[in-house]
Amino acid sequence: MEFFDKVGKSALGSRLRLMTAVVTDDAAKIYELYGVDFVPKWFPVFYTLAEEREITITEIANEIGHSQPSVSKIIQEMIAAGLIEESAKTEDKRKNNVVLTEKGILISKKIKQQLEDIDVAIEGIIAESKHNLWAALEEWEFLLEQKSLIKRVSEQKKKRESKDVKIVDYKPEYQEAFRALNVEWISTYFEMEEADYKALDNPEEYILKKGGKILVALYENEPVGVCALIKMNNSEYDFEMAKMAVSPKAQGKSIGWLLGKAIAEKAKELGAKKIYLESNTILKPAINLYYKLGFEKVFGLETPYKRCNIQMELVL
Amino acid sequence: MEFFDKVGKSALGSRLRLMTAVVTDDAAKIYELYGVDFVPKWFPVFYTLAEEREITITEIANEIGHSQPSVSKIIQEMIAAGLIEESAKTEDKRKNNVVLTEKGILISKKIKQQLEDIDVAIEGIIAESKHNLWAALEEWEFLLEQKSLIKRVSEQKKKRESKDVKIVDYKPEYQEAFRALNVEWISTYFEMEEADYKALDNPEEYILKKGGKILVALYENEPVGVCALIKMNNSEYDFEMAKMAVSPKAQGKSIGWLLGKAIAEKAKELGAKKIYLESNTILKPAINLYYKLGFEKVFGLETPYKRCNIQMELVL
DNA sequence: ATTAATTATATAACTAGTTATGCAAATGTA
DNA sequence: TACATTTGCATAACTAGTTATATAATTAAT
Repeated sequence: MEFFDKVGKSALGSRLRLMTAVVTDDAAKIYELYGVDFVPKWFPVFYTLAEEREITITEIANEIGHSQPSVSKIIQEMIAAGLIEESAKTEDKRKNNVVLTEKGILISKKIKQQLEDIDVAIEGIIAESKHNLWAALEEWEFLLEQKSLIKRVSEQKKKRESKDVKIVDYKPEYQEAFRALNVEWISTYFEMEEADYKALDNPEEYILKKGGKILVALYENEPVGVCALIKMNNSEYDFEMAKMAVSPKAQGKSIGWLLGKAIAEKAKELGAKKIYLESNTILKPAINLYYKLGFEKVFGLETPYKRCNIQMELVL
Repeated sequence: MEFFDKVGKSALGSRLRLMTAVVTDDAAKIYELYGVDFVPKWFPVFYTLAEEREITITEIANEIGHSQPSVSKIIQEMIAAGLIEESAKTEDKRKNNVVLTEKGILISKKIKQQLEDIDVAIEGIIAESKHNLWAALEEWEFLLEQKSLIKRVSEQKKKRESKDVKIVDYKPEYQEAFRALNVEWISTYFEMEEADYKALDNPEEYILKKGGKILVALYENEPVGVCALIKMNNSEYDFEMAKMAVSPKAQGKSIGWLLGKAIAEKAKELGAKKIYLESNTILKPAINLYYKLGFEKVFGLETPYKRCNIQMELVL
């Protein structure tokens, strides 16, 4: 299939589907070849029954990796075909235990040789090929169990996008974004306070002129995240990290992390030994981020903000 | 999936189906993650259109390995979603050429980054694993194209069963089978003749006592094939191979081949240089077998049989 | 120039699975 | 002991494909 060479690995699903169709189509013909009156889709259920003697529908479904309704339907078909029967002698009346009939046992014997032939044929293909499909499927089952494809793709997305994020110094043109991004989250969770308006309306005067810093995260040249380093007086800390905000539209790009790291770096450059922050525990993702950045809880400082119920510090 | 360890390679179809489901389920989530309003099953069609600019439904189906009705339905859905449109400017009015709309082109650009991320994620899994699933699928596509699974299984069946066939010397207890197997095919295609009755009713006298041989093929201890080596007098040949018959129930076990080989071997043992046979060209499988055994056409000998329209010899 | 065969597509009916849901039996809990 | 929750199964409705078939347009053949 030339198509797959062009399209790349993202068509893996399609490629698998086609191979599945090729293999299962031939499976039907194989039963015919051996003169067995049997439908391929019955096989996993039938095999389990032949092994286990007596088992419930839900147990079968779990064993073979089908949904319960799928097994339910297959069981009904096989009962109609006379291969299995309900065994009734269970106490739990919800359960529908099934066993092979005489005819079923006969077919299971008849089928044995066929399965061996198929096994040999497939082993033959594996021997002819450089890459072992059977072993590869086993490995993939394990690896995707460990970490699903969607998880892996989303990690790759994050990694790539965070490369496209630039952290730059504040410029007057970013004042609007600095204000809007902060107002957005503050007014969602709390109420805007006096101290907020001062800093957000006039960052030059209230933050920069006092010796603080503001960093802006740009994605595709748009400001999508901001964070300030505010000079503290009469305190064991030189700076407070505050007014961190990331646009919800730009989530999943590790922008908070990148801003936090950059702010800590900047504080170090400015000679700080420790930085301080205030937050609220209802902001769970934020608190998580602070822990990841290395902040730890502290107690007892005074704060002008009502919304503060947790205080943290980062030793640089 | 423990099930697959127990059940063996014959469950390859089931295993493939499960892996396909795992991968395609995540594919849907991936489109969601990237905020693209897109159904995974559209992808192969969409990709082809994005590459080829303008192409008919049947061409797409062939390219991506789907059936034409499948593509037909997908096209309809994508038209409804506004991603593609009919391009009308074809002369052949049967054809329904389709192209991407503006919106489609936009999405194709949007999707590009996503495909790259998936590619990287899958490459990551491949790098983590010892057995390359992608490469294995490619190899299997090639190998099954060369020789299908059903062909391989049927060859294995034949091989195994021919091992269970024993070629033994004639004993009086096989007279009935010798007669019945021959009467079956002769009376199906021709009419029994005088010479047939003589040899079949009294093989001891008409074949063995005159220095001929009869071999019997046993499968599960039942006589399922017979073949005679008849002494010829006043001829360049020492023996004629005749009365070869195989039960239709025992077909596909190479019994004709095994009998023919054994008869030739026996003739050699008896000092013959060439053996001769008579047949009729309407018996195509038989003629094919004779060629495979090394017989070649000859002309001009006299024969007592009306049904003979081809004569052959094998140089030993 | 007809007629027959082929081609391109659409539609219907089927297949082998899925998820969602409802019901009855069994189990847990106050 | 009564009520809520959980479990096991069946059924309905859906999905992503298939094969079979009908129809119209085109091409080939007499």
